[in-house]
Amino acid sequence: MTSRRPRSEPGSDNAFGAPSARKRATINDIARLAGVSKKTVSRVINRSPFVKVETRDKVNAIIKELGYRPDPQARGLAFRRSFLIGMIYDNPNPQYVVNVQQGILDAVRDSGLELVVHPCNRASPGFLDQVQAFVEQLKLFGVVLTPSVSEDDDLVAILRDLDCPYVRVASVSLDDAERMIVTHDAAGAAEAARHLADLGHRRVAFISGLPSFRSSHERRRGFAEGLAERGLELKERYVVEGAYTYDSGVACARKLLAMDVPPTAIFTGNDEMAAGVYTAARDAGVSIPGDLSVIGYDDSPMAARLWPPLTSVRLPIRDMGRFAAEKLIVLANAESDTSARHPEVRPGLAVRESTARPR
Amino acid sequence: MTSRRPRSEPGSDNAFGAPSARKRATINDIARLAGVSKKTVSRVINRSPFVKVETRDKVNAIIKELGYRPDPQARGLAFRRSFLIGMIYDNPNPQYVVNVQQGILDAVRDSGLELVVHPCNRASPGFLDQVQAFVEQLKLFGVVLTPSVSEDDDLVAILRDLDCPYVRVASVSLDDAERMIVTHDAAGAAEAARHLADLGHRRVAFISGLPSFRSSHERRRGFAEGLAERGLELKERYVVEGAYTYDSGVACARKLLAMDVPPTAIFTGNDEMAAGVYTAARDAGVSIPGDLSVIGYDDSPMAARLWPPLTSVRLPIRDMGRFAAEKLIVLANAESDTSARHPEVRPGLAVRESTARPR
DNA sequence: CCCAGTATGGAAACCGGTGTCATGATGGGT
DNA sequence: ACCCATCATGACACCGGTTTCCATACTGGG
Repeated sequence: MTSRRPRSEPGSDNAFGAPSARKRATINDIARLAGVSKKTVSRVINRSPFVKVETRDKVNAIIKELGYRPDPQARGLAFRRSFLIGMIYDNPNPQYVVNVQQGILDAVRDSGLELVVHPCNRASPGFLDQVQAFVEQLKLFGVVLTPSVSEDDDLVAILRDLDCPYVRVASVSLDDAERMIVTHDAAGAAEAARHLADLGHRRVAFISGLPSFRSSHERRRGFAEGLAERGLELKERYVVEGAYTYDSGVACARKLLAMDVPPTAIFTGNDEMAAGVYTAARDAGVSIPGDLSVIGYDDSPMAARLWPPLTSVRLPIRDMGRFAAEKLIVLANAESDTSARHPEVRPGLAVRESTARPR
Repeated sequence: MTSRRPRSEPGSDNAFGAPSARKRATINDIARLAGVSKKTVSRVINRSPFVKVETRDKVNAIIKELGYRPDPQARGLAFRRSFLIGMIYDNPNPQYVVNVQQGILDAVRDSGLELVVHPCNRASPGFLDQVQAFVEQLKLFGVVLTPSVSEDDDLVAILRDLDCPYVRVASVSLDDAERMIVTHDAAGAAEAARHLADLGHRRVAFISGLPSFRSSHERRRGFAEGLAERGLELKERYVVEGAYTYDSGVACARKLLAMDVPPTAIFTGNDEMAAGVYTAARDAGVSIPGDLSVIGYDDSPMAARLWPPLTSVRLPIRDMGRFAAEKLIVLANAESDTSARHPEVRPGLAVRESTARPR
């Protein structure tokens, strides 16, 4: 033996193993059994109106009998488009991510669409190239973007360029209405503000998230507006910049609690930072809600487990995912049905025991 | 944002008489420009050894120059298999799900494989049919199963039948070693047991998860074994059956704390139930860790935010996902490389302030 | 220098669908 | 009765890859 190489080219000189054995019915089988051409079967599958009812029923009967389902890959190849929805996210909140995924899948149930996930990091080099490769390679049916990538205009420009339908989930409208799921963060923050004002708080503080997140500004703005509605003002000295992390929540709360005239209530940009406020308050001997009321944002599972249970702004995250996918389907089908419902996402306040009247 | 990419602008000079900037290059373009047949290009792509080095380099140069990437749909159609990995899960813990997803994607980075997620509900009618349709329809490259679906032998039988490679993540080995990521829940629970025993606890209790979850039994077994190592016994009366939920944690802890001789330490099947223990303890005026030590399982993000911070068994979840995908690739490629590393998942204990010596 | 044997490359079929266009059947208007 | 618009259907090329099968170039031994 001079060489270990087989003398003739083996069947699978590819990198991946052998395919499976059993055969599923194809469109040709259906056509043959129904006594029509494959094109007609294709028409039936795609609900073309140019098929006689009689023919359609016959074909459908055979399809049902054989349990035939068209091959998405072959269909996609011919359509120059896949039946995959991409979810691109960089949100560090697992609960958020999983619920949006669930919502998207709620919307596409039985439609033959599936969900491909693509976590990413906006700060990493080559981020845009990777996302472009992802979308272009898979010829995605459409893409759902969640914060904060949903705020990235360069990314959106790429999607436009690729002619890939997309829907953005964001705190405020950044695009055409049919491409947006707006979470109205300002409204949620305003509700928190009114709740505190109505309890009688006058000195209220805000711990913001990272300024690179649109939501940070929206929540601050809404909070200030909600206070203004009640004749109160969000004082500059009571606004501290956090980073959406627990540690930053601790640090910011320390600063606030160490002031000569500390606030009697703190609203934080998310629940993680609110948990940080709890820790700082405990360390400073400040009791919640006796000495300090706290409101978070997200109503994460943790909120109800903290002590005292945390009042927090709640979002219908799963619904948001569902709405996003529904809009995506409308976009991808180029349905110009402007009568389509435009369900609005409205944040609400989950009131728990971390808020009370000030002493 | 950061980098502006040189995507072919309308006016930019195109080195070649490149078709429209829109169209992506196909294998035919590569073949033509390289002066070879498409089959040769195909060989290069699939790393066939039957190509002259010279030819291969030339083809690769053109591929690189045009930024050509083969179309997964067309390739999949010919291969009778897609390049999608499915993740099937019914785990309600978002952190778990997201981290496994991340881990899988860590493993397939740059391999051209993508991840399709499929949450499901084992209790719903048609569950098996839906999963089968999912796998069969997409001709999945492979599937990763996490608890508790990973414990479903009917599901596994279907995957076998479909010749779909799969890897199961589970608390204990249920299959061939090359198809399993074992999380050794018993070992994690044993570590919790030893920790409590070493602190001096004698009356220790266990709140189990649902008996339909394998992990419930494993954690109980391991806990008992860990205690036995220290000459202690897990008394039947100190074992209560919960349901992996916060509410069940509260209820079970109430029962335990109301006993004539209550335990001085409680180990729970997950962190959610541990949070329930906190609530019950607070209601009963029992202080943690003064009167009661508590250990959870999962080390969820919440664990460190509770007060006192919860000692919990930690799993390298993201690594588990990565290992699973790596094994899947080995399986799918039918690599009989038995020398492949078999990294073991070992749970560890994140010791925090919820555990202390008993009074 | 001839020939067998092995590398290497190519034409054509194929994977399972869809698009384009032609054709036959139908039916209303004049 | 005839014409043309419309409906219903099919033949065939095509999407972008891989595989089958064969032709050719190259190699070394006798």
